[in-house]
Formats: sequence, C-alpha cells, structure tokens
Amino acid sequence: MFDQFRNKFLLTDEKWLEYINYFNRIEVPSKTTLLEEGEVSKKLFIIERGCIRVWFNNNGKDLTTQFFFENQSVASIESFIKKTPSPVVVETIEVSVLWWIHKNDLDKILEEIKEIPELRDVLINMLFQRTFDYMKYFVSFIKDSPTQRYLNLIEERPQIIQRVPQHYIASYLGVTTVHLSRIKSKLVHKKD
Amino acid sequence: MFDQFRNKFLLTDEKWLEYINYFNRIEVPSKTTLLEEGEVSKKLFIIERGCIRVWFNNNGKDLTTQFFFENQSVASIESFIKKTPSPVVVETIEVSVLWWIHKNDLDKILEEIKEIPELRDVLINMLFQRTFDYMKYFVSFIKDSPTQRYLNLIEERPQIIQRVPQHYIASYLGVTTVHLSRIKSKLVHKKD
DNA sequence: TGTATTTGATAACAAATGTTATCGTCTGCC
DNA sequence: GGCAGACGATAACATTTGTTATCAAATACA
Repeated sequence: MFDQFRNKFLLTDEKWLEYINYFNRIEVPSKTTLLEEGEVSKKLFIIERGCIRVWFNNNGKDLTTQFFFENQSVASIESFIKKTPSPVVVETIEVSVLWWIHKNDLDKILEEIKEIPELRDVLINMLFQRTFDYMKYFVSFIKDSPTQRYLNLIEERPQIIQRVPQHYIASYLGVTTVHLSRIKSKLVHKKD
Repeated sequence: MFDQFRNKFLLTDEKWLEYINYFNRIEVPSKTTLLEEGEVSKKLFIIERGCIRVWFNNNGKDLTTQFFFENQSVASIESFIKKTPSPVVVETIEVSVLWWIHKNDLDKILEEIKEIPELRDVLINMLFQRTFDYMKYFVSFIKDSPTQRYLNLIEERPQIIQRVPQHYIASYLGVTTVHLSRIKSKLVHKKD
C-alpha cells in the first residue's frame, strides 16, 4: 500500500516503519460518511480500494467537487489544516478499503520531514501542484460548455465515467441529471 | 512601497536593502500588455498604483480570471514557476505604476529565505492560502448564479465594481455584457 | 426469486442566458 | 468644440439548461 510513497521519501527504514505504524486500516460499505458537514477534519484518508466523493449541500442539491480513487489521499484540506468546520461532506461511493492517520500524528511526521531540504521541496511542489490543479478545474468550468466538460472527463478521467453513477457525474459537471442524459444522447446521435 | 512586506520578513537592514534593489520601477499606460499568451513569465510585478487583469482568449472571447490592485503581486504563476508558456495574458486596465523583479533574482531571495524556519512557514502558508482562495472562486462559480456572483462582488470586492469597466466584469462573471446589463437592471427594479 | 430502490432516458414546458442589432452617452484627444 | 471610439442599455429572437413528471431497466437485498 505505501510502497508508492517509499521512493519519494528517502528515509531510514526505522523512520519509515515508525511512520507507517501511525496508519489504521478500515473497511467500509458504500455511502459511508467519512466526514460530515460542519465537522472539523482530523483524519487524512488514503484509498487502498474503492472510491470517494467530496460534495456539499447547496439549497438541497448535491454539488460534487472531487472524486478520489485508489492510492489517492483525501481530506477536507482547508478544514484539516486550519481546524475549521468543513463545508463539505466526504463519502464513499463504493465499498472501500481505507487507511487513515490522525492529524496529530501527521503533524509530527511533517515537522520532522520539513527539516530535510529535499523533502521540504517535495512538499512545497505538491502544494503548488495542488494549486495548479484547482486553477485547471476553475478555468475549465468557466471556459467549457457542459458537453465539452463531459468530453474532457471521458478523455482525461475515464475512471470517473466508468465507476461513478451518472447523477454524481452530473453534479460534478454542474448540470442536472436530465441535462446530462440529453448531452449523452446528442453525442451518440452526432456519431451517426 | 515595500513597507507592507517589511513587517512580515524579519531580516537585517542590509539584506532588506539588497532585496529591494532587485526591483525596477516602471510607469505604463492603460491596456499595456505585461505578459503575452504563450510567453514564459519571467517577471513578477507589484502594483504601486493602478489595476491589472489576467485573462485568456477562448474562441475569440475574453475570459477574465483575476483582477489586481494596489500592493498586490501579479504573475502568471504557473508559467512563472514552471517556466512553461503562459496560457493567460496579463494587462493593465488603468495607467499604472509598477515594480518588477526578474525570476532569477527572486529565486535567489527565496533560496535564502527558505533557510529561515519562520519565513519558510510564512511562505508555505501563503501557498496554502492561495489554494484556498482558488477553491473559493471555484466553489462560488459552480454554486452561485451570475446574479449572486455579482452581488458577492459588490459585497466582497467593491473595488472591482467601482474601478473596472463593465464588460471586463461580465467576462469575469462568465456572462455576456448584455446579460450583465439585464442583471443590473433587474436588481434596480427589485429595489422599488 | 420477487420486490423495493436506484439509476437513467425522455417528453413538455419554463426559465436563464446568448446573439445580433440599434441607439445613446461618455470620454479621450486633436 | 467636435469627432471617433469605447462603453453601456435595451429589444427581439435563438439556444441552452432547469423543472416536473413518467416510464423502463438495472440492482440490491430480504
């Protein structure tokens, strides 16, 4: 599970084992709420198997902002870092196997890691990359039509199309399920 | 001009003066292009007086992503950091007085600053805050109607309403100038 | 296996937003 | 002072997207 990180962080074996020991493994059914709206996020999750979505309630309607799959880490980042109530809900879509670490333990690790220049730069670069990803989402939203955004998803994130129920995809694209159906229907007809 | 930063960065006077010396002052008319589309960003600008917008060309239409005013720093961040061609244009709106620093010089400063733990944390926090700001823009875009976004602007960024020509605001809100006129018109009528 | 629930498609109508065109006002500039 | 270009309002019509309702298919699960 953690081998993917092993290469990035050049640590001693002891340290590595100590860090891994902070993580806890859980298995949860689909539609399990991992973080509720208004709750302060104290756990960071890593997905071994399964699929998670992050959404918030807007006038009674779901609005999905992110999907996560295997090997990705998930939290309500702003809530996690600033200890503020989370505006979003974190919830499994499929039956999932997760590893989580408590914020206190992660903070310890990060304090130690920050003293190592190479790791510090890795961290900073990760932060920048996260910012760039958000910019990309943002630009795509104001730039592209829902149809184009759907085509982008097919191209860039086929996992979402394949594994996520369509009404969540609609909520991610910012349209109704009815309209997403229309979009798909038109695309099929154009192919004739 | 630079006193606003003086407090944040606890440096010796020598260092401070050395750093300030890297900056160059320029005065430019409105509609001056500071960075063209496709160009690699090598200058970071700080605004002493005036107003800048960042936009990109989408099928012949302007799409404005950000406005900047006095005391803010401006660059096509991703292009600046990664040395990739900028997807956006950076352009003055008003007659402006700017200070700019070359990326090479800024990198030198940052390398030195990173060795000081307090300053390193200030930097990391600035990166996080930038991410959170983008999340906020993003969420507002998928959550709120154009009318609501316009009301948010009035509330949260009155400078934009007061100083920026309306067609740029429309392009920032993601609607046509015609529709923004309609929105304003409806708001006036509701007040009766 | 059978039934309830979830998921997705479609139709008919409503509301929001874009497109094109016209006109008036303002502003910078010679 | 007058003119050209920028800016903003409005109207008429087109297109996109939302709303509500209904039905069919897939799926979960007792």
